[in-house]
Amino acid sequence: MLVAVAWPYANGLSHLGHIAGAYLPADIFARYHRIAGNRVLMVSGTDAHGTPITVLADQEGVTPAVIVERFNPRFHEQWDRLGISFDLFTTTMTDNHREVTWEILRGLRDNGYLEARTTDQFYDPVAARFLPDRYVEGTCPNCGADNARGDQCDTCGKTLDPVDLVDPRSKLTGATPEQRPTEHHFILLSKLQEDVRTWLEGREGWRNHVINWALGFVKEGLHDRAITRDLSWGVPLPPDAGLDAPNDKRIYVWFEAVIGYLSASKEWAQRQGDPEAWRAWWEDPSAESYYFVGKDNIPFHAVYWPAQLMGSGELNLPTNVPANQYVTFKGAKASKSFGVGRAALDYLEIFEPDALRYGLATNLPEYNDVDLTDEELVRRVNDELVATWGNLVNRVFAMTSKNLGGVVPEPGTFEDRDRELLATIDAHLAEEGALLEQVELRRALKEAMSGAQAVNGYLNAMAPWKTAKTDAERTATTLYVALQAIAGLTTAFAPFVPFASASLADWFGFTTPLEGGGWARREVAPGTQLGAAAPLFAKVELPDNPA
RNA sequence: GGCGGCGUAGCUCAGAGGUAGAGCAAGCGGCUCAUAAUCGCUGUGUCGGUGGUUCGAGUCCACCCGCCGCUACCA
Repeated sequence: MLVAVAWPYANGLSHLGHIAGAYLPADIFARYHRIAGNRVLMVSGTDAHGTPITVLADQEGVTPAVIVERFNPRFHEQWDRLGISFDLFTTTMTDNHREVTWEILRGLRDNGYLEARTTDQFYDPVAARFLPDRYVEGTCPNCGADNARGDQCDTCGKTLDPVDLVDPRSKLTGATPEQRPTEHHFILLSKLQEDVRTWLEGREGWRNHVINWALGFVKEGLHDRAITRDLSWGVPLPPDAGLDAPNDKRIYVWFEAVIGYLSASKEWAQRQGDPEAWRAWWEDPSAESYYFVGKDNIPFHAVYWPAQLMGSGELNLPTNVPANQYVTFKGAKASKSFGVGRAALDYLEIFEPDALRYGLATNLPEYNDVDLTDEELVRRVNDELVATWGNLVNRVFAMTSKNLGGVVPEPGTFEDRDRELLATIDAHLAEEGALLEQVELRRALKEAMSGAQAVNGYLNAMAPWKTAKTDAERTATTLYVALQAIAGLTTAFAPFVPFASASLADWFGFTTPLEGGGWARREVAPGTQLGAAAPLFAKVELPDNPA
């Protein structure tokens, strides 16, 4: 089970939208499969070569590598604190990534899917370099605005080709750019188009917006696309590239970044001391791969990356690309809200990690854009997570402590209601597991919460605080059953709120980890001394007057 | 402009041809073990609009309105 997660640019940490859109769903999915006993490899890293990094580096007067090296440790801290459990989070700046990129490139070339072509590109004679489209400005041929960029006019929104600009000028120096011929490798997507289309048409279980968009895109016809460009920052060309002036060119970031999933898998294998271990995820036909990305990334993961894989060799194609829509924040518009431009880590000053994860998980943008407010996050945490699940654990542990000295009792004879509750928990677990496999994470979480409600209902019906005065065996049986139910829900909640489930597993005295333990209710043996329980989650209070 | 997604209860969302659903919020009641927690009951809707197909349409078709995204050298 390969869990591939979109590569963030190395120029800043993640906002809640990124977390909810990709990292949290990927982590929930990965944690589920680890518990279920599947071999999971969850990888990502920072994208070192995107334009935003060079922009930031230029602003600070440092090299792009400095930016990447600054942010990568901070990403690691961010994942640790949020409980995002990567097996490897690397960067695209490694020697390994360069080698793997070259392998893919050579595979495409050897199979006849690569071609060198010469095109005219704008060149800044003062800066002595070729200009990316967005470094060219000029008058829009469509609406006449004089500040159009080479790739798009912000005034009228039209997509442009820089050569169509009237009075073009270089954004770097203001010089009038001239067109010069330059030679680049193109990937012949036109030759791969029918294979990609056939493959896409055979996909099952993909989200509507993903498969429809990808198929529509391919049916319009794929254009051959340059995979190199005239830049000094990026993955260099292989020595056998066969282009003129190879030292002035780099591999295009769109082509190289997605290869990171493969290079990260290989890097992970090397670090494990078993350099061939990556093959289990990329060559075994029974291995599955899921790519967690935002909807803006659909073309690169559902169309181009499969084309690159098909054209270069025999590696596994994506099993699914469960792309999410976007999360937006009403708070971002209302300046008083806590949500204004805050990074995910800022939220951890107010929310414990599990609480933030829960609030986001109940609002994942799986099918629609979701507009969140801080109040909605707080409501989810306080009214659902704390009130229903956290309080359930606390009330049962407290009763067990008070009446039974904190020891799991020997149950008496089961009644129907006892059997029914445990059957209900098992059913919710099974349904949740099925939903998790389909990447229906919101609905899966609802199953877990329904389980907690069922236990609360059971307790109200059995009223162990009353029977404690009259019937010790009945009380023991009720608490025994409730504890077994909670043990089952510990697993059910584990992918979503891993910190709390780890605490619970500890309180129950589980001797083996939840991971690999199987997606099932675990029995807690009578006589077990329970750990001292404290409330699992604290209620959240928004600051009255956030800065 | 073209393409795709979405528009269902106050809020967040399920439902995809056969008497409109869940959670939260609201109202009423029960309980008092528990983090003023919990459990039960109740109400709630021109299912974005218009027209059509059908015995029957949130559900299929056409057109329209609104929001979001993509439109190919940022990934």
